[in-house]
Amino acid sequence: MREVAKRAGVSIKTVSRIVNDDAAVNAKTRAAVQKHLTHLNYVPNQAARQMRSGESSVIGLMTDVITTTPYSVDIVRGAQSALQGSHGTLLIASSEGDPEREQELWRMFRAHRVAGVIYAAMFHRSHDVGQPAFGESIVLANCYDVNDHRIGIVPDDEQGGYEQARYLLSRGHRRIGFITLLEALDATYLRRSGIRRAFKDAGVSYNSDLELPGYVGKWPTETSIVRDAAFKLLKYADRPTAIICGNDAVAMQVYSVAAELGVSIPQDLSLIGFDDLRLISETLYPKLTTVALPYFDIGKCAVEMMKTERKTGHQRTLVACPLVERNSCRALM
Amino acid sequence: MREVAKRAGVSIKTVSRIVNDDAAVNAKTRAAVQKHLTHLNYVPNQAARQMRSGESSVIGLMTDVITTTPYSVDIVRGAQSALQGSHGTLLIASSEGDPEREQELWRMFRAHRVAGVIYAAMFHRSHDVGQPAFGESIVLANCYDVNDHRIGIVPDDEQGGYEQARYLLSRGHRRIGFITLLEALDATYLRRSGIRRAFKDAGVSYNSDLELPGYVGKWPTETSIVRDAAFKLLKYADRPTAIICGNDAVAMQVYSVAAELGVSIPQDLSLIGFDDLRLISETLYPKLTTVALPYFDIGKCAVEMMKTERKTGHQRTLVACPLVERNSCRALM
DNA sequence: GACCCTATTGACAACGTTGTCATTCAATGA
DNA sequence: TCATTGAATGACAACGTTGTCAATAGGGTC
Repeated sequence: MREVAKRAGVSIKTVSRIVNDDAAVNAKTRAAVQKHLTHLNYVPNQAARQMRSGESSVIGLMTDVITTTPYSVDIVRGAQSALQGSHGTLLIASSEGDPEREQELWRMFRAHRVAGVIYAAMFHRSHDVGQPAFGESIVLANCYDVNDHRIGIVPDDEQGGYEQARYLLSRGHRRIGFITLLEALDATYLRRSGIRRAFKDAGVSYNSDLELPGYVGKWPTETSIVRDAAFKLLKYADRPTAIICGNDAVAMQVYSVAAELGVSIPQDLSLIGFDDLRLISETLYPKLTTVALPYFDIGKCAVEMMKTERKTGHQRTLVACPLVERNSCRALM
Repeated sequence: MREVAKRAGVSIKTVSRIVNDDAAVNAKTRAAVQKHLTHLNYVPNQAARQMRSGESSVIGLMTDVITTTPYSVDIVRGAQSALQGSHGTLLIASSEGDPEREQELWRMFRAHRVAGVIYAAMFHRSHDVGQPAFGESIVLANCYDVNDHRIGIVPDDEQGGYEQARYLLSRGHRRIGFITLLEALDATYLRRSGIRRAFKDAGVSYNSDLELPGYVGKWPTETSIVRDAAFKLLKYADRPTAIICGNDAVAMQVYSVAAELGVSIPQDLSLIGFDDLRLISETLYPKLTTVALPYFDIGKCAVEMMKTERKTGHQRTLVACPLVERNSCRALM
């Protein structure tokens, strides 16, 4: 900047004004300085700016073990997209589930004086942020504060479950199986509630004999018994015409069992998943109709909440889980 | 810091010395100041530090459309793990494949005076970084410079292909099918080379009639013909005893075809994949033996190369693709 | 001609940190 | 006793930017 000022024969401040589209600057001066700016390829120093203004354009993003559910990175993409244009950026780091490291990261974020922090979880759960001596705003993504003392953006699993059941019911299915996820997960509980509500709304009685657990044990060492459940359901004399799968991975396993038993999808059996992991839902044949986890929107929403926040009450914000229609469900007519 | 100095009754500089474990400071003074440091929860301002020293502890990470192959986020994790301890962090942003936005990001990285930039691609390919007027070091991850004028860290697909074939050959398979990926991809070419080399090394002649394309068209609008290929291979009178799959998604589709035809894995047919997308490889039944793409190591290596670089020649660094043995291959005895 | 107004520009300080150099003080050796 | 050393500490500048306020000049009004 100094260099530019020197070459253009103006003061450093005038250059600053031009860089910031500030106040009134003579058009001729502006043009002259501009030329040198582009010629020297000047880029303002964020560190200096921030020091001067005390404000930062950087938002911290802390994740836990994000790798487990691969598509949760979409939270990051969503956050980025919300930052577009506002020239903001993301400083990201992963705690890998280690509380000590998490403390370290809070310090790190403070050291960078980030404008706020988003804590993103890999699956819908509660989280205790604690009191990280951090003045800026904290928004939880894909998780919520144990005491709801902070803003949490979470998928509306209840509505998603409702969607699953409603879709099948509306297409004439009445005998509907359900293979659940691990009992301890929030998603399991919420989705089930949604499903039951859909049955009630449709005036169809819910047959809980057709609801089987897909996983047993304790997270994260649970074992899958999806195949057993699938075999059981598909071997009933009065076989269900459709199965609601706890998620896409469950659906994938049911596909395979169905193929082994010569049950064809969707002719003999309709399946609906949850999560919309494209890797699965678009690779299976036929492609899987499923309910999507709105990771992208969660990330986007988290950033937006951070911008607007201002302590507008500390509740959870639910993001809808849209149905993605593909080819695994048949209408019974 | 000023506040701490005031409270401890020392100069600002002394506090600085203590924070940086600098030179000689009287033990008593140190203890006294320390107390105030922790009490006020002091964290040094990175922006100021950086401005003073001109050095930054932040590395930029630019990705293209990272969402498509979900596990490529492991590059980010790897990069982070290499940064551990050195209190470095990642400033990340995604170009979403838009060259204009990419330019913008280079500016942004310059504005933050990052110590270097890692450009990470979602799949193994060449990339033209151009001349982004960026003084610091640039390392390509999962891609390489068109002219090899920059350091590129890429998976050793050739060796991975070799591994796939070697494994099956060593277990007695001789009649081995191969369903390839889209012809235009580097991975396709390299893996095929590796496979052929393995056959040669084993003294087995390579039967190219058993090699079928799994995809046709032009990326990224290709269409999958994996099922056709699988049906064809499995209906041969002299059916192959094993199939090498271009990647795990291909394997997944072959599983389903096999189930439909009553061909059981691994009794009647051995399958080996590529990529090790856990979502697939660990969910399929039986679990898929495959060759892993070392995303994590690529990210880690990229950061390490950046630290050591010093223009040690601009070639590609290959990272090995390890075999992950599970249950989809049978030994013929 | 004295006055004011506006448009344009520049001087200076400050943000929080650390490198450089100077200062103080006590202990050591001659 | 006095010069010399070394340990401990502080004053000050500088990094690149921008907010504040002052300065300059040209143009118009009375």
